Amino acid sequence: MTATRIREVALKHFAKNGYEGASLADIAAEVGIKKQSIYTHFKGKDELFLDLFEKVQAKELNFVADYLQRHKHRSIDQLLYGFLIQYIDCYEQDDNAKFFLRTVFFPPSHLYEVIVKQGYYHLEKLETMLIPVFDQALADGLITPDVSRDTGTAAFLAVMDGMFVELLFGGAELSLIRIEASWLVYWRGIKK
Amino acid sequence: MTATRIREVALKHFAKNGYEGASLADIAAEVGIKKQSIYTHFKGKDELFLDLFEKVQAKELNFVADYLQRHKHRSIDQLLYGFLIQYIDCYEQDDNAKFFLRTVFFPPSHLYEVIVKQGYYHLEKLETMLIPVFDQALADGLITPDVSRDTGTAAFLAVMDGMFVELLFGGAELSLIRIEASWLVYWRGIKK
DNA sequence: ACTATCCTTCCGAACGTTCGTCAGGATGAT
DNA sequence: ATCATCCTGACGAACGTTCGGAAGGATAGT
Repeated sequence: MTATRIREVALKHFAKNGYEGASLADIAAEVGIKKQSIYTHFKGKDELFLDLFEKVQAKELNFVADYLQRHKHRSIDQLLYGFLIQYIDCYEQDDNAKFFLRTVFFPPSHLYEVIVKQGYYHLEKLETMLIPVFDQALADGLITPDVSRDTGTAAFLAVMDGMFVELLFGGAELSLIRIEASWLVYWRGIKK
Repeated sequence: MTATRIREVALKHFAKNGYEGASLADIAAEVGIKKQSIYTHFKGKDELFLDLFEKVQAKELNFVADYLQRHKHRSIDQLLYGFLIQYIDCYEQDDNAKFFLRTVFFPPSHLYEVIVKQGYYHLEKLETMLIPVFDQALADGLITPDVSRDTGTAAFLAVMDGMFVELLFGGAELSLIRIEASWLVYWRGIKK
């Protein structure tokens, strides 16, 4: 299917060069077609971009949900730390996270409203998934009551953001060092 | 001076729309001149962009250095927490941080090498300035010896990154909430 | 089996617009 | 008279987009 090929290549280009920096001509060239042919599969640049954004966001949320479901038996420290590590491993290879973060942080101005709205939805979903984990850990007495579930969740999301930044900027190796440090301090900060 | 006016406006446009998304015509229009007149003051778009990048980076480093110098008498917790808070206040008014972060995380491809190199230099400088703070605090017995100076520094830089992300995405209000949470956990994690 | 029809996919050519850039001239202050 | 500054005008290149038509496969009618 040519449409999926276009999607693959476009994701790469959008992740690397952003919306304005990516050109349909370049994308088409790498697919092996002319840029006009893209219009057979998509109404235009915006539709292609938003189609990708939608799919990638769903993928990101699924990744988190799947992980939490698969490892829900783990203790909270193993669960959260493992999550960070797995994220680094998983998102070194493909451009999903890079595209998503770039789009959410710096959306093309004419799509600002749509994307920021989705960004908040994303954040909300993440919180919704994480809060029960902290509730459970608090109930089990694994983390200190001095840190509320909301505080623990917010701080963990901040740790995640720090990891994203390092992934974007320094790559997987540097991220790992930074995450080790962040996690050590974070866990000391919330454990009983 | 027109050159500084151009710089001001260009900074705003680059921060908001990125290198590719910002056009010299728009910048000139807001300054109140024609786009060709920019060439009286700058060789071209790249020179303008890199000139800004250079100045902004110096400003960012000066901000940190100044703050640490001015408040070196403070205890480490007041010093670091105050730094985070001040950054949020400062960030709102000008586009320096936004431009800098956007450029460092997602540089225009044809300037990739220059900018990434400067990015690493920036990180290195930040570490160099923070490590003595942790050394002192360790010597004073204010933070636990279980967290090395390198770990404490790395984790604090991660807290900063988390703050940047939130500043970019959610604005100052959300950042404040996130920072409160991050700092509470962080300080619990490193204090004696 | 043959033909006519339709649909999908792709491309050549061109559209209008915007981009960054360059050359040359007008203006005004020193 | 020199100089800096800003202008008009124009340049080629790239952008996203549209249109018309060519090629091929599948389908239906005879």
